Amino acid sequence: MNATELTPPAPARRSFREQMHLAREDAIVQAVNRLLAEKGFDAMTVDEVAAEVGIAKASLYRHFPSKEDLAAEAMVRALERAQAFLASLNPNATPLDCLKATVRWLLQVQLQGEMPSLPSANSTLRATLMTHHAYMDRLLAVSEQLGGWIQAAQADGSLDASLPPIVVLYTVFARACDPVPGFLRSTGDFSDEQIIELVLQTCFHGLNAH
Amino acid sequence: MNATELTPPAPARRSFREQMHLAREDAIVQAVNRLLAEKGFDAMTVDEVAAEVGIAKASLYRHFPSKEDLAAEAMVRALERAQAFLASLNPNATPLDCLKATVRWLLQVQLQGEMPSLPSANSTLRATLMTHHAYMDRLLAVSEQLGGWIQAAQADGSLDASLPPIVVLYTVFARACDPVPGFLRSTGDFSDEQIIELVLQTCFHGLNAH
DNA sequence: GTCTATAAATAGATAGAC
DNA sequence: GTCTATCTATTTATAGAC
Repeated sequence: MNATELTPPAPARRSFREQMHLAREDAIVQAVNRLLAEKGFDAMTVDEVAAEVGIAKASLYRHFPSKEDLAAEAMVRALERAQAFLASLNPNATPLDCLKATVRWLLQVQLQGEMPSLPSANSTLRATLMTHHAYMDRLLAVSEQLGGWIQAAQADGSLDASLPPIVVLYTVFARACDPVPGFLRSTGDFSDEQIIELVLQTCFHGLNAH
Repeated sequence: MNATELTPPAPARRSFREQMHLAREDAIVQAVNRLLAEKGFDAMTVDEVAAEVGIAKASLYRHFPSKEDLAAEAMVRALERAQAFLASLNPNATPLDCLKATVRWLLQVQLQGEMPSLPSANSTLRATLMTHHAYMDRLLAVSEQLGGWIQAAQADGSLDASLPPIVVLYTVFARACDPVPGFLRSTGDFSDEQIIELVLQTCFHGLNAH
């Protein structure tokens, strides 16, 4: 959400064809996002994506060169959603509150089945991601925003200052693929709101009595 | 580790053929265990398993009826290792210390690349597991052992008593597939021992200052 | 740009000789 | 029981007509 995006250059009206093209790509990425959240990269097939969008597989490959790029684009959108959320936070909130709000948001999106998750093992996928500039840029931006809050929260004494900031950052990120919310939901004993509060509690306060 | 296993019935000497059979099955399960830890169920192929064991794929299918059963057997062995570890703990240790030791052990095994992990999504795999009695029995036994410590630790005031025990149980289990240790290792900034202590810290004390 | 049709490779699983 | 060879289905990806 910067000035450039809010005030596009003069001849901004996109042609009808361009709009259709973007709308279709958006539908594709949404389908990929949902399938990545539901079954993960390895179990997701390109046929499923095409079927869900309602187009032929060959048409899909006109938009994206490979399954890996499809996943990368879904991650870019997810990071953009994250960036939009981070930007929407009250600038006067404490750094700790911003971090808690971020974790709460990650858990919400995950429970809604809209958090794409990629295997950290797959090497060809990692290669695609590492060279995908749009992805790397947004990942860096999100990391730096969170990193700033982490350091500020450690400085103001609200966050454990003995933890290396990178440990805190990864612990926050990991809530996006935490299996605990899903397990708790499958027991049927908790509402989504309760699950989120419980996981938030264990994340920031730990299991110990205090 | 019960008396039945320690004192087998009289004609206990297994035939040479039986021993070879068991040794081969053990080699198979070990290979599956390693591959499940390395790349997960979906990315693991039966061809890879056969190649790693050094036998033909058809021979492998003489031992196990399907890829799902292969994974289930690997999980059984992993649970047996867990049971053996739990049984080895000092009976005089506090419940909280037992839980911490368990988490430490889970992280160690995971960092050694010996913790098989299965997708919670795959439905055919879940069906196989749910009807696999050896698996379900051991899972229940481990859960009950940990559940006992959790309730005791909450009773003696060392564990947060406001958390439902199931939340604590799942939070402990989840350390077996926590991506944070792997991420921290990939930075190259920490030894495995440091990683384990840091994750233990965040697990039991949380991110907050205290 | 979208489609149908099809490659090319790989997956899980089995047949049948030894 | 192990092997080679093969089956059948599925997967990623492309060719080529419209």
